[in-house]
Amino acid sequence: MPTTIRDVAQKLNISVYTVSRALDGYDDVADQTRELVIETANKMGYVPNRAARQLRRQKAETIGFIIPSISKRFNEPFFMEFISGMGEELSGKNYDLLISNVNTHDAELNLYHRWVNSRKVDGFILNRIRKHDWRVNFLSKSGIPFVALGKSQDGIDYPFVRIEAADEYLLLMQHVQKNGFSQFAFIGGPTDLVNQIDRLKWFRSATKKCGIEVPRDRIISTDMTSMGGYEATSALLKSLTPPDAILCVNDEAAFGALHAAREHGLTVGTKIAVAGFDGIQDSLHAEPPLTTLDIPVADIARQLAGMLLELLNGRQLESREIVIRPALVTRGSTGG
Amino acid sequence: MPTTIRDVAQKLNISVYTVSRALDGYDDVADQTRELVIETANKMGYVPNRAARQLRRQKAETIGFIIPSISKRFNEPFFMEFISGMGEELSGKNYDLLISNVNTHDAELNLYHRWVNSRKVDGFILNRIRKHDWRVNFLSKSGIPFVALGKSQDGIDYPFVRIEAADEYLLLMQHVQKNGFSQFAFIGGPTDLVNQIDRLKWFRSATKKCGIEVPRDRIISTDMTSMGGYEATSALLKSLTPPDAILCVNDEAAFGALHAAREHGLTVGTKIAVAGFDGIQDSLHAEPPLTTLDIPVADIARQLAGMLLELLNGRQLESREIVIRPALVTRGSTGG
DNA sequence: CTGAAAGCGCTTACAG
DNA sequence: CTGAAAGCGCTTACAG
Repeated sequence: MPTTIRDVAQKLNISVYTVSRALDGYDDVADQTRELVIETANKMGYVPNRAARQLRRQKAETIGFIIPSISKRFNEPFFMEFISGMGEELSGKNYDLLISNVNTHDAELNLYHRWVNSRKVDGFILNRIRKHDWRVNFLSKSGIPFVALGKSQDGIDYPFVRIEAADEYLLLMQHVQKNGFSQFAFIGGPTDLVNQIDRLKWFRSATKKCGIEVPRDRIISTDMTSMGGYEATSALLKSLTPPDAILCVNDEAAFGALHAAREHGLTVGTKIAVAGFDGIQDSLHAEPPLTTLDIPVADIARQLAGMLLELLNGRQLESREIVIRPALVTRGSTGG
Repeated sequence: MPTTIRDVAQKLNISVYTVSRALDGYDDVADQTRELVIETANKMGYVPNRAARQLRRQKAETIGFIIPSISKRFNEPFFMEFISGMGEELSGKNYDLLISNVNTHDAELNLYHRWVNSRKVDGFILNRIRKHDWRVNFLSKSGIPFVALGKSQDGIDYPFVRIEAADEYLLLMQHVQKNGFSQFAFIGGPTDLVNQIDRLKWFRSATKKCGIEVPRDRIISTDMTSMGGYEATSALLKSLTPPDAILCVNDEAAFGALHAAREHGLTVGTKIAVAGFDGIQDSLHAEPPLTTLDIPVADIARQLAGMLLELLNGRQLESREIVIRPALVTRGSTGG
């Protein structure tokens, strides 16, 4: 049996109350007593029972993250970097991170419901926000705090981080154009994803500014996996008027695009340009190294976790909206 | 305030006990009553408070996984697939998965200690086992159940999955040899890692059987990241007698090796062969696609989670040792 | 088959 | 500055 607060109290012949207050650092305990308590507790290996504290305080000191069921094969490095960032921030503040993944929409719904109603977690961090997102609506209705990467259009006010890349997208396109490519295509994600909506918007506005025409069938929706990018690119390259510049909604899709282009015997960077978005680590080791709009994924996750903790502790947020701008990283895949 | 068991009981004018027993499916409640209880509870959105149940039952219904601090940048797809597998199995059984990552050894030690002593989790799943592994010793001493991918040599008995690939490594080497490569090198991981020890052993035994000599300086220890593989390969290729067949301890390191080889102007698959280990998804999209020994990572994680749940429920394990054999997947990186 | 009551290990208003 | 006691929301031996 692990040590309880009573064991510590008995050992020192003082009340449980005093031990509790001393360990929590309140100043209504004599300094001498406090030091003695802390020392003894450490020596005895006492750690408060989480369930008991949680039940009493009505707080779980745990944050939930459910990997969206959209991500079929969710081994995408993006999520790993995201989780890494959240985990770092939370464990530094003695909060835990509860993670789960689900394969179906129903299971996802069910899990949110369970975690909320069983008070397993104090708050949620969301990702891959959709234009209309039931998670946002559900959590808001449940009155449980949450933050997200991306703002849904449900008219619900919540703290979020968003990415603003209109200018950088223009830079990217000018760079690709300057290297001699002109027939652009956009390999996107599911059409109701905020990421997709934003990135396609930036793509379109950049084409307009560059005086580029993009036929409708050069804008494709995929599942944002490398396989999706591969298939979309294969299809594009088989058309009568294939593109020579493929901009992808994320790096994963771009990896698939690189693969498909090579398979068609095209030297990437010379005969065709490919670019991604996110700047995940492996983009550097692609062949050729992938041009991308680099966002600090782990850092964004860290900031989101930080915002949520502020919220949970009832502190005023400095800002309920944080804007991140990506950095254009030009590499071999667009001609260097 | 969320619905409690008392709310349900009051609504039906029956005792809390009956509600509790009915929901847990015991047969000391009349069928009619049980059905009524279940229906009402659902309608009211009742989910048992986890903290209360946990405190009473002295179980957390939560499994812990701490990403080893060895993994500097832990965005490795391997972990994502591993987490995915555990998560699937556990959430199907209504268990939760608590995940954390730490950057230093001290923080890791501290986290294990906290989770054990605060009863945050009922058991652990371990990964990246070392020859002598303090986690194995600590958990065993604490009396908390755990399972692992890999067996440490601490003389402690615990259920585990291990990989056996002596035969497959021989097949790999013969395949590479047949394609005209003969100057082998091995890019490994930290020397006390069980993975590294095993894989190097298989490498050595295969070289012996194939009658291949490998000079000492062709066996390199890295941190198993793509950067590590890149640097090791760059160094090897600059030597006076560069190798023409690089076998890597994992796919990540192999990605770096591919990159380095290309940078040296070597056509991989023709001038030099590269192979990995693990068979992560992206190995297919490497350039050229990577030859690898494919292990079903998510499936192994699922099995480990299943073993741990059996253990926690006091059931006898069918087997305390599960052996997995990888499948040799030959692709372009070794000449097809 | 059902109920009233104890207790899991904490935290915290209320007295002193 | 310290103590005795209540209560968070469950589960479960003990009666009936």
